[in-house]
Amino acid sequence: MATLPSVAVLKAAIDNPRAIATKPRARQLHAQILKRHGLSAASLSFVLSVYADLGLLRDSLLVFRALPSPAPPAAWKSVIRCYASHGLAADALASFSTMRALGRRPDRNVFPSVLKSCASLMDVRLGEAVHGCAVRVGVDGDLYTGNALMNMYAKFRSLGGDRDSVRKVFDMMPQRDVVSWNTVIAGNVQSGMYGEALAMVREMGNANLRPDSFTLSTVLPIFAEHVDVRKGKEIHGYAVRHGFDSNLFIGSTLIDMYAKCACVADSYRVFHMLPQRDGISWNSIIGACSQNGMFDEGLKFFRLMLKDNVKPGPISFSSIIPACSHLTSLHLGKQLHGYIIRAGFDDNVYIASSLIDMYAKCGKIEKAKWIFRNMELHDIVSWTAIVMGCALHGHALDAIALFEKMQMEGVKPTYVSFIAVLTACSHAGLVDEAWKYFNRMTQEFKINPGLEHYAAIADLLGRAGRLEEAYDFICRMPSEPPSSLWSPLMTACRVHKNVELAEKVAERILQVDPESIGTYVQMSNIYSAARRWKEAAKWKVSMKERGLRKKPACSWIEVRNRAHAFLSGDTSHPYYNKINEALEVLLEQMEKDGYKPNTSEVLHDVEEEQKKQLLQHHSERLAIAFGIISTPPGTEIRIIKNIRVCTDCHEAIKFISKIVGREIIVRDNSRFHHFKDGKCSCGDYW
DNA sequence: CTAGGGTTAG
Repeated sequence: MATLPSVAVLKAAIDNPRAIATKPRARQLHAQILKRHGLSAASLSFVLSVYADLGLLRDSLLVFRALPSPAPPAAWKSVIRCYASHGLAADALASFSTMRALGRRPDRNVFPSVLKSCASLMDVRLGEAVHGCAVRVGVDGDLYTGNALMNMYAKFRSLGGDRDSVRKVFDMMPQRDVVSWNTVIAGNVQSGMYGEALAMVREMGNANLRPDSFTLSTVLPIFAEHVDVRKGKEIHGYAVRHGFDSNLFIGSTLIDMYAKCACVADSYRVFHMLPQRDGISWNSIIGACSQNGMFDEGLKFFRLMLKDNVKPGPISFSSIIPACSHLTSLHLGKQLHGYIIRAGFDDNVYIASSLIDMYAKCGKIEKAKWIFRNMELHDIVSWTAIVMGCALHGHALDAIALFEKMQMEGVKPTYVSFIAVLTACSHAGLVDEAWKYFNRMTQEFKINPGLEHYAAIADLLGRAGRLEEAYDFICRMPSEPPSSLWSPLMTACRVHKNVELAEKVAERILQVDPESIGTYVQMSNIYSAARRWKEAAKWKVSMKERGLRKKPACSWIEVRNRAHAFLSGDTSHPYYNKINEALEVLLEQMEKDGYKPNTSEVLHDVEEEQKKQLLQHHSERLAIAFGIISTPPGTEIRIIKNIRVCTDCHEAIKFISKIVGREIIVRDNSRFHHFKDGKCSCGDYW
């Protein structure tokens, strides 16, 4: 009779991955052993361990079922490990309990995978029971078992379990290795105990253990969160010195850390240094761009990832969709949405929230609402995204109703979600509602109001014409108000024609931001409107003296998947002649309908006829005229403008919408205006 | 037995 290959020989063959670590080789071995030794428990058990080590679940189970019951402990161990490594925690645990029911004594090799399964199911009671079992069997001093125990208790901590269990296990372990330390450190990071975590990194040196790649990638996110590039760079240096900088895990944490510290250039450097990249490296660099407002660059990396044959996963999409929102690229957003649906990622909350935001920002509020309604679970971010979307489109009552419904469904409002409701109130002139929410935020929810909340209230008071109140409110802020808070009030002063307050506001703005071009322009316009030409001229002159030049307003429109941009008074577009013709025809109609150009707010030093021409060539009108002549009748026209639509254009677009019988959607810096049948969704509320 | 990347912000 042929002899069984010695266990040592076979083990050596297995440990050498080039020799055996393939499915066909395992099958070959399986056949050989069966041929020579038949179906003995020992030989089957050995074959099983080979399959299990290769992670071949199906083959492992086939062999296991061929074993006479009760199977030997080694066979149980193999099956349980194989289940656990496939994420089949429930099956792993079921096997473990069957094994014990059949009177098989578990050895130290089973406990790590069993404990891991308890951890992944977050089954505290079972985990503790298994711990007890390990103690009774006398293997709780085993290194791997101890490490698995600490890992499990660290995961349980998020359920509010015993905070000291990890430490207790750690202290009682007869020996510890790097994994032990890394596990405790990771546990501390997960629980937000950053100080503890870093202290332990230093302490492990005393135990003669050097931090390895696991330690570094665990600890780096701390500096990302604390925005501490100096410490992050130290770790980076350590990684380079130890040759860890080509490690993909370290690479992605470094890219992310630098991005969160606003050092995207360093993120780039790390990314380009990587010897190879996986999906996560790509996601990190895409996220780095997105998070720092470099949306075009983010899209560039996304395309490079596809070119590199790396399949984008859910995280890739949730990082890149915001780029479409900010670039208001509906075309691209829709394409990505299509991909998301085909890949089956549309049930992911992160992706759904970013899609809601994207559609809302691209003018498709109904589509945003549709996505929201069709989500199975709403988290705080998706609620906030839809409330903000409604706010942006002036659907204030919807926004408030949703905000209330959110709380009825047990979701607690946050800092950001209060910005969203307050914005909704602000865009609809709901002063009392806004105060109610502002007070509830501070008193009931103990949220410290930030700049954005102050901005919403100040903007609202200004729009409502309660200018003095707004001024006092801003002055009462606990910190020095930045110019971004004063600017909307300046606009409000112009709209509500309060020259004196405008002067005071201008002074405050120029204190913090002497280069504020907008302030000079607005002041000049405000005085013009009040027919105080001298002062108007004075502001213009002092602007010139400072070498400040007004930046032209810009509007753009997507037609057949291409963006067309128009500057005020721009004649360079290839279709300029046609656009101008269309505008003239429109103007004739508009005036017949009763439109009177309101030239009071601008440029007193030009002829009346010329003023009309200038108004008629404001960027949004050029874009709209282009939209009318280049898209099918009846379809909506969507325009994005980089500053607020002027009062006269607002009036004019109402006429245009009626004359051409089309819905015209204009988004300015702060909100959408839907013009239809001669009316605007904002109800002319400024 | 231990490790990396994500959504909302007038």
